[in-house]
Amino acid sequence: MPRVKKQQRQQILLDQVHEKPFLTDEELARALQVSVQTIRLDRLELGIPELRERIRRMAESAQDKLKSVERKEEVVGELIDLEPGHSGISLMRITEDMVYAKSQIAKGHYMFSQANSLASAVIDVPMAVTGVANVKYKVPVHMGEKLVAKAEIIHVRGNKYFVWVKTRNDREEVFRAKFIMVAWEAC
Amino acid sequence: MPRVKKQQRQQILLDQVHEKPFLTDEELARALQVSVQTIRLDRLELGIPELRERIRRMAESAQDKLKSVERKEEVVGELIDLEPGHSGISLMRITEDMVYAKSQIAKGHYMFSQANSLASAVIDVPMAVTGVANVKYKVPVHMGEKLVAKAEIIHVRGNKYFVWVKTRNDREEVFRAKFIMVAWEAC
DNA sequence: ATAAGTATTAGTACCTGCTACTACAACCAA
DNA sequence: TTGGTTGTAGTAGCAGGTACTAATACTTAT
Repeated sequence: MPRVKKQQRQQILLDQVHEKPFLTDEELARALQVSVQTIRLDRLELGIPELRERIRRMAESAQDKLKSVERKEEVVGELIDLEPGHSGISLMRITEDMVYAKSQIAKGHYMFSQANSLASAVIDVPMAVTGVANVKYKVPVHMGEKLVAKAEIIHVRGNKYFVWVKTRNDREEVFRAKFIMVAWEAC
Repeated sequence: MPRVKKQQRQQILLDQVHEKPFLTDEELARALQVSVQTIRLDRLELGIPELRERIRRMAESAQDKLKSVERKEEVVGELIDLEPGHSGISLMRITEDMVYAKSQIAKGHYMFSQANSLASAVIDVPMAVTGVANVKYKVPVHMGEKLVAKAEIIHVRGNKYFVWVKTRNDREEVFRAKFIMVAWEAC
């Protein structure tokens, strides 16, 4: 890499640090063919923190994000009322990562996931799998909306449970689903 | 916190470091009411690296995990063939975090999500939302299985696209879905 | 009770990756 | 030529350690 003007160098520095945050000043100095002091001055001007600080911040923010992801994986939505074997209510807020970037409309499978995991929660058996789902999306759901899903078992035949789930935002019904859940014997 | 025996102290140390990895030796020493040297000896015995090393490892692993999560969020499954406006094939491997811990059977909404995002990929429009879904789970899917979903547009009426998705593992059909996707005008 | 062994504390030299500062040289532009 | 920008060099000091030596306190076995 040849030596370049200050402005250009600082731009490269920004890029480098953004791409590989684990580089020390010494390594950066070698990469940009300048002295360590120059790198330090550049960092000072650009407000780039030192290596350890960069790593610390990454670790912190990444930890937070991971935690929220883990929470999300478990049960989709928050169970706020449950009468096992009868009915249940779950609440879910549409966050940024659930919508299409362009349209800000929620991806369909989040509503499905909320309804499906609620359905498997209300039927009062140790294990169950989904057999059939009949789903209707009535109106598009946008970022920031709070969805309340209500599930009700309407019929049981043998090991099959017929569950209806209706999901509303604060104004209207946005989604409805009919599931047939199959209770599963431990092998 | 009162002083305790070595064994117990080391157990507490492990817990503390696990819970709050950002504690320095000095802070740990204060918390456990022993000298900094004792903490260092304990860390040595237990193979706990120093603060900076702990943070570095967190940052690294968290970054990797976040990347894989992000990849997962985008499109569920891997698009391996796509004829826009006509058909498409997607592949998904069932991993540990997709199954119920007890039964090792995949949660239904992963198959749904794969099918749904494939369906929205095959219809060749800038934006689309799911209108109706009709889903049948034929056999339970277990951890480690590779699922191949094939989608086909069978009918178009106005801005409504009728898409069938059939999903197989290496032996049989495990899932099938019929979607009505609605093309969405930019507002 | 006393010796042997374990657990703990104290202190020193050294390391990395810096910050903060001073001093000075090189360049380029008016 | 003069002056401002730009780049280098070097020093002192810091955090959070490692690695090591030495000394003290506490237990336990005999």
